[in-house]
Amino acid sequence: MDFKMEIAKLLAKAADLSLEDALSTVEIPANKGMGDFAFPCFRLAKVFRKAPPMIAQEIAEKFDRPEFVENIQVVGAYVNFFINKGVYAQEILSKVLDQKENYGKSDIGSGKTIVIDYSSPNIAKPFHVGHLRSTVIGNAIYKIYEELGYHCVGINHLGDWGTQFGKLIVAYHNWGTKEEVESNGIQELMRIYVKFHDEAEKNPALEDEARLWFVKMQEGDEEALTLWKWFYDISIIEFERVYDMLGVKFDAYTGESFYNDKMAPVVEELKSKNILKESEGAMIVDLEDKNMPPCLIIRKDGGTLYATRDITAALYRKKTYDFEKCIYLTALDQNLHFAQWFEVIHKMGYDWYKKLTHVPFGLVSLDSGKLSTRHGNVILMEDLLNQAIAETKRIIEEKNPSLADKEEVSKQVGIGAVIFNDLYNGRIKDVVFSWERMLNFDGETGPYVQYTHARACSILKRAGEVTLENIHYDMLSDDASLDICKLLEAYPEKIKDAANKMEPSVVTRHLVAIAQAFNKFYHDNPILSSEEDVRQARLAIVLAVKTVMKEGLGLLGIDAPEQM
RNA sequence: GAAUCAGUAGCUCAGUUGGAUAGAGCAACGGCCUUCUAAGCCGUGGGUCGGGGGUUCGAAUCCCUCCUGGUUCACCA
Repeated sequence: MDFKMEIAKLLAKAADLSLEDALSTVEIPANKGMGDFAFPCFRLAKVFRKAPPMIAQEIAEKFDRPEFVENIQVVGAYVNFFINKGVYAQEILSKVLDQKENYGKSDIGSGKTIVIDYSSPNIAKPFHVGHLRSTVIGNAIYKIYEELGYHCVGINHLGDWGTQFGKLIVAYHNWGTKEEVESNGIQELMRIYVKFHDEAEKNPALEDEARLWFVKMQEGDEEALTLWKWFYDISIIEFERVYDMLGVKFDAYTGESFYNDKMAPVVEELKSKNILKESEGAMIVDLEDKNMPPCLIIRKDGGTLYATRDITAALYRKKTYDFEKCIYLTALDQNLHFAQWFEVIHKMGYDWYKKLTHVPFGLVSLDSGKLSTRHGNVILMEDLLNQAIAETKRIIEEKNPSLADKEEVSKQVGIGAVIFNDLYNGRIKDVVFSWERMLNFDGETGPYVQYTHARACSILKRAGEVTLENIHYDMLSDDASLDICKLLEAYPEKIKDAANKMEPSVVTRHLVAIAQAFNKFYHDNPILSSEEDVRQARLAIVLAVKTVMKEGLGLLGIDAPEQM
């Protein structure tokens, strides 16, 4: 039963309103003392030509009170409804316990495909904290859409093509050795890349040489491509180590190089559709009518650009996946870039340009300034994760030294903390990386939610078999129990909300709210030592909370250990 | 200069399809472990919701305007 809907129906009758109006006006009061649902009557004043409190009074009198509504109070212009707690608890909890891990799932997306482009680091550069956001937000959005029945395609659009590989080849020829690269991997590639930039300042001819090597790559030169493939493979091995730790997977690793041979026809299409024009030696799509700077398609030296590859990739993805939506998770500073090339797709006459969605997030920086691989101002992802794991281990040694699976749990909690931290605030917020915040496991954090889940597991383990028949839900009349039920009821809506907004923090915050309510409940109510019918009813709450929290953490890509 | 995002407690942020006294966490201070995991719970202090106008019965939320900060603005991605 949908309580809000039921109340809205009866209100519509009592106040002679349309169901939509009634439904949109019914609200959940901020304060428990004001009931479980409320109906403000201000808006009806004009229609009824009466003072709102009088209208409230009349509606309350005419309202045909169903059994589940225990009490109705009129406070000023509000009609406040108090729900029978037992009926409410039964309705919500039995639903959760019946559907188990399927609670919150939906089929609204069935038959529809969502393409999500996320993570997308540059080859031959270390994976650092700057790549975390796109990776974990993308992963969470993937899982959230999947929960709603969508078919998702996760694409890692690797930065694996471009002049920087020409630079790397030149650098390798001048200052690199096979042995060093093989033993130190990306670190060594990074070292010679930085060296290249230092040297190029003194000797600009190196830049030309690098561009030449990139042209060779484009033309299929064997030596160039062999080196490129080698750098690529080394990078992927390191990236996958990080992805493994984060528990992130992709359906395709089609990076920029994948589109190398697919761009020419697209450029031809732009030409034939008369939207490509020459300007200052380059080929552009003019966007003055959209109040935007032009979108560069071909450089004056004939090279392709970021936008060229993105347009080509979009066409390819549309053809390959026929997506309902194609989501790009990148930093906010790329806003203009996406706005521009989405518009190019529009100008090409494809109305599915509306299905392209840039989902931006705020800038990550360090307290020592902007992230810069070249200047060494970075925190490597692996270092961060290892620190978080080490800190978790330290805490376990302190608080629960007899824990069985210390290594595994340290990983789950440490990495969970890092992911959770990133998914807790709205995407758009800029973040200044802070070790202190990252390694604080108190309060609204991943470990807090995981800990709450572990507590619930612990009780269930001690309780033995939990029978789900003939539960006396009317035993759950305390505020804490009711709060939990309200949060559990709202959970499926939160997932939809998170999907609509493409904002995992909606789920993250809801899980914290559930954890807070549960911890209060746990503190206030003895469970195992209670009388049989109370015990059983409370165990039902524990089981419901445990189930939802585990599933919810899973949506965020976070493990839920049973002990910690 | 233009575009864009942001501005809510000391700090980090929720709340922004308009609704009742603006909420959390961190930090500070004070309580609670012979009882189901204290990574917890309870309490105290802390606010011109950037400023000013406006719309409205009612504005952190909508409109206008100004201020501050971030980012982007032609051959990097």
